[in-house]
Amino acid sequence: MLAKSIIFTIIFMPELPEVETTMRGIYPFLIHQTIQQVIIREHRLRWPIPSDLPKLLEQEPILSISRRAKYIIIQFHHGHLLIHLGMSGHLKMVENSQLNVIKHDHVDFILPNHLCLRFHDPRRFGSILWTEQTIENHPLLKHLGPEPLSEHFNASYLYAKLKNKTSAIKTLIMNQEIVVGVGNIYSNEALFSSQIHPLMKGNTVTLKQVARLVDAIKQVLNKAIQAGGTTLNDFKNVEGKPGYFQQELLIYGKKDKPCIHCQTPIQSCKIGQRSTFFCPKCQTKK
DNA sequence: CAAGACTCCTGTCAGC
DNA sequence: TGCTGACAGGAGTCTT
Repeated sequence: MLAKSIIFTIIFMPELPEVETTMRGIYPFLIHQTIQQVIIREHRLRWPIPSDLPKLLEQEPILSISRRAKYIIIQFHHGHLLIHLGMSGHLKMVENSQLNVIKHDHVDFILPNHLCLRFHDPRRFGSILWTEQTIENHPLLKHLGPEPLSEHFNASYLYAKLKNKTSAIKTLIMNQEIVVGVGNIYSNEALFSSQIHPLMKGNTVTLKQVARLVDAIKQVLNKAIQAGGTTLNDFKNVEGKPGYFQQELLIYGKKDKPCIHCQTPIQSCKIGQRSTFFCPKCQTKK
């Protein structure tokens, strides 16, 4: 019963590829549709959901759906809805929305034809915000760095950004003001792939290494988005549970397992309060 | 200013 | 079996 009513859902810890895939997944269901009703069951997300959101959105048509960093942006005539999935949030398309409400289904956006976009977030690190500002000037968006898959994110850009930084390179590539969308898991993977030690200071990484790193970041994200596309197809009319789109993680979570290149046991540590995994032999500090 | 610590929250899992 | 505590993580904010 439950499985049949869920048209589209993805369960993950959202990093950029997962948000992109979610955006593509909900797009055809939302574009040019009019919101019939907004049901808020739980206001307490990272920031409280504005209580006048139903009044603002009901009977309003959706003009566009896009993504900036890990925000999904839904545009209306009079403003934008910003949705961030935090780390446990996801969006699902549901039929017959009055049925099958489960724990942590916090918000429903009811659409025509008994369709419903539903926001589910157990840990409530996500957010749903409304703004009438232009999106570029929104305080949460205006300091964001370039999209990692855009041409603005390249070796010379990143090298310049790192030049005066003494923090660990891993912390820096996770800094959304430097480049958006690189979360903990993909930062581990990208550093492993480019053979850079995560503790290397930003200002000691060479241009050559930066070039490798930029390529690795693009590659790991692209691969995940492609896998996400596949997942998307599989998820039509099904209920599912991919873990990171079943993308093979080579380093993350592999403490004490042999490195795939040199068989040295993978080590772990904390950098900036985040779990970090690296091969002490392949990933150089120089 | 930069860097690092702290904070929000709940599901999961190890240990007793 | 049930309880307790540690842990995971995005990113804004606070402290150093």
